[in-house]
Amino acid sequence: MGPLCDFCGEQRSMVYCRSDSACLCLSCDRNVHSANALSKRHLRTLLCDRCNSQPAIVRCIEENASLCQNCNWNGHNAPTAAPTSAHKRQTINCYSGCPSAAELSRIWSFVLDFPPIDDSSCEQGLGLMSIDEDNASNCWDPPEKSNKVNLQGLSRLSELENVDKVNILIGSSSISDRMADPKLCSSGIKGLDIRDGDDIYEGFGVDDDLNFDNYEELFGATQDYSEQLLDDAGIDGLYTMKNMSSAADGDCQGDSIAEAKAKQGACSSAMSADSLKSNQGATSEPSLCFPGRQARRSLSLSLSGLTAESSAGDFQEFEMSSMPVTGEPPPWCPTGPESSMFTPTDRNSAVMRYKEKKKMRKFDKKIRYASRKARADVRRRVKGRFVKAGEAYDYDPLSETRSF
DNA sequence: CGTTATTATCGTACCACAATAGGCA
DNA sequence: GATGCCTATTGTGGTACGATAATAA
Repeated sequence: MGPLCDFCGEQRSMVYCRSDSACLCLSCDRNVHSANALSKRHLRTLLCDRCNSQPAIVRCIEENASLCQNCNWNGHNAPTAAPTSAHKRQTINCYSGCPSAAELSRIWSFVLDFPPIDDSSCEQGLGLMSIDEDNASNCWDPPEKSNKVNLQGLSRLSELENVDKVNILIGSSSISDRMADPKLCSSGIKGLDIRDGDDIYEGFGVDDDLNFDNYEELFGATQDYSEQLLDDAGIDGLYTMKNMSSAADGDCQGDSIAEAKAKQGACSSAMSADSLKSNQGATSEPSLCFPGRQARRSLSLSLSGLTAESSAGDFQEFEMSSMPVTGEPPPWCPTGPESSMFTPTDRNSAVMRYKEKKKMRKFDKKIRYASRKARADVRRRVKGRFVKAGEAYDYDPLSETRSF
């Protein structure tokens, strides 16, 4: 039957909501995400058929399975997966709003058995590709729209081999206009609400055939900020990051504040390479054109965002993968028979895998109890604070508009 | 170049209450 | 050991506000 829905615990979960970090059945997905305007904006996608815990990003045609980044890598890109590396794969689209079963069937045509969903609870239909600053990665438009992809997904494109050519989809104004406008620029692509069905391909100033070969022309930047920032910081920064992790773990708690700041400054660039949008909490905004201070601000990632979960495992992997980049092991790396066990091929694959994982890594807030989140989402507030039921309030989460 | 003022950003306290954990009979 | 009841604790999100950093004058 597969994994059960995190919400009802009865039905088989089919979709994954990144915002809620929850696996949901279609019925609960609809109920939960029709609760208010905010939850309607949550981007969801299919659940990985292999690990049943991560959002799927590609559909392997040969295997008839939806796969997350890791499973896709393990199944197709890993050195041991040579026979399957040529498998034809199709990107999987995200959706927001409250799509009907028919609409889901349309965007995920490869999934044949969508159960009927009760449409009564939600009037808003499918809202494809509404750009969400927290969950915009992995989001593609339907195949019939030439695999349009939002900008925040750009850095991940290079990871997807055998995926159809992907085009850039920008909002209702041309890119040059947006880049020229500091206000629009500073706010990145926030506010570009692109809906399926909108006549968004006309008047963009962006040709349908625009592909990633033209990316640098358009933005004056490389496609992969991770790579760039990694290069800018240099591997020294990475080493410092490793050291910082140790300090953060309490081994160097006697460090002065100045030292800590210096370390943080050194490591922030590397750390933030894949977390440009996630380090600023609710006010974070994707910055496509980092103007001066904004760029540096984006680089400063609070170490508090490094959870034990993300740091321990990742750094282990990083420790191994950093060696081939530098050519010599870092001072903290054990120098013995173990450290010379890796062949260049192994090392390169480890580096690749680390980079893939690093790109995927998110520092989002982890929701431990989806039910509590659902309750908090509909709880009434006064100036952000919860108020007793029955008291006057200034914000009704169930209302489309706020009254201040 | 140093100082001051302004602006931007970050981190966190606050709130109510359902969910959860733990203890006890 | 299983069950039910009671109490204490936890976790959830939007906003305000102080602290800090960056920039401008």
